[in-house]
Amino acid sequence: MPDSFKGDNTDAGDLPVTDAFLRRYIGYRMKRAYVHIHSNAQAAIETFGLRVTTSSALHIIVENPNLSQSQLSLALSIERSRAVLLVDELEKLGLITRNRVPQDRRSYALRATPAGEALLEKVVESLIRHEETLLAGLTAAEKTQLAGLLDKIERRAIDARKAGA
Amino acid sequence: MPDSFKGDNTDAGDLPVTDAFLRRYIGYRMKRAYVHIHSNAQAAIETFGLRVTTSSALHIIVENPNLSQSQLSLALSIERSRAVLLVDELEKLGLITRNRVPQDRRSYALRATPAGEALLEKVVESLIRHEETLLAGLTAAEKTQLAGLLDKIERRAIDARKAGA
DNA sequence: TATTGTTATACTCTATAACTATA
DNA sequence: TATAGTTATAGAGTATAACAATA
Repeated sequence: MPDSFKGDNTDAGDLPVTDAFLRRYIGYRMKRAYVHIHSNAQAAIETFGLRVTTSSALHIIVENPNLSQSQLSLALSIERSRAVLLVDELEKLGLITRNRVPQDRRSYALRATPAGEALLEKVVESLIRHEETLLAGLTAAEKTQLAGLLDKIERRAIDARKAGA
Repeated sequence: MPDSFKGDNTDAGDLPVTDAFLRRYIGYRMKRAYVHIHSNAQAAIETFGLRVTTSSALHIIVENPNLSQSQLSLALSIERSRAVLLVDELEKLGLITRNRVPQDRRSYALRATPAGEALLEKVVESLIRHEETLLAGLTAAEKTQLAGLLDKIERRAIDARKAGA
């Protein structure tokens, strides 16, 4: 525990409340930044009747035509049971289709419909614009730096988990 | 939509599934990095019978003795109704106490017990060690940079919301 | 036996509204 | 009337286990 402890402040009534202890963790700062990034993206996406999660699934399906639900789960690091619901939703919206695979009748080949591809185009445009606005305080170099640092954290975490397992 | 579209891949069967479309968003990369940071912190904290959220509340309460539940909510950017449950949990564990305030009998003054302060010391130590390990791939300069960029994003988002409201 | 998709359950976090007791 | 705390409810995300169909 740091020795910057305040004494027993019996009258903290309306003193400003600080979070310096928590600011020592990068994770805390990332959570606080991410909350804003997420709600910013959510706002952009819900204009089109989707949420961040369903939009992400649509991104992956458009990019990887004929992938299976298991592959979708892996790509998004979600459970297969969760993928079922996301695919259900996108299918009901007419944005993707589930297609039986003759070679392996257990799995589906997921494909976006023309409507799905068209909608994704609009979503992408809106998302990029929204993120550019939100991150307008960062230079291009800073954004590249940030992306690189985040990737490095993710890669190292994955490697560490593999080594541990 | 980028023109890097793949053709109709009728046999995507076991091709690697990519997420390049999503990697264009800093938010996506941040989410992926944060998932690991969060579970790393969770693992450190649950050794002591807490979760990330309750641990955060304990941090704030130890740092700001006699704060109210409303102040706690503000500090953590959570709803007051959520703070009730976190405080309930910490109180049941004997880590903090709710104390009536004579000047305003509506509110409580939250204070950590000696047990709460002692436990937080151990939690902090473990959290710092865990985060250092997870972020061992980053130099000290990179960590400082990352923290600064995250703060900048948060501050700008808050300012933008204020300006918009 | 193992895998794909599915259903069901439970837990956490979030968001909202309504209520009480105080002010 | 406004605020502090509380209760209740609903939605979203996550984690887990079990099951049917297929491999």
